[in-house]
Amino acid sequence: MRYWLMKSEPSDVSIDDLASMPEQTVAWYGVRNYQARNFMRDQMRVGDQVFFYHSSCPAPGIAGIAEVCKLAYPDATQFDSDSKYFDPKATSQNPRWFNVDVRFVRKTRLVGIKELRNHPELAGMRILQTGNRLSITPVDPAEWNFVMDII
DNA sequence: GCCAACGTTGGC
DNA sequence: GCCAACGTTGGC
Repeated sequence: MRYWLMKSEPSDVSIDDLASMPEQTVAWYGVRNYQARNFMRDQMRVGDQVFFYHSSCPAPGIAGIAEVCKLAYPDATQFDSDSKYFDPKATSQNPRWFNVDVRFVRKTRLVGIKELRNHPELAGMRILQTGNRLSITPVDPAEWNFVMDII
């Protein structure tokens, strides 16, 4: 079982939105970065644990816990010409983008990025590196456990 | 709104 | 396959 951190803009899907979805589950559609796609397609397994991170918002930080509940499958929005995630180069025979489904586990207190930065134990987290723009990053078990202890 | 960092695109 | 231009991300 692996640990991940997944960013979402709360104006798009917040942790509260996730909690009120049918089955408390959402498809993690719209990822258009190959590295992030590869994490979902090649490495994520059902049961993997996820920090749900609010980004691009007044209070960025970890807002809750989720888990992977469905293996990666083709992202439907790549085929939808009305979607902003439409990709004309993708075909159903040869899909380019994939997503997993993620299920709500619980809300946590908001652990802000500033607080995360204050812990030397977490200095290696991808999310804290300058210029990091990956929306999905692996989390070391030690880092995961450390955060769980201060949450 | 600014801007640093970085990924992608496309001409050559 | 290089690399400049461009677009996007995301904290501040």
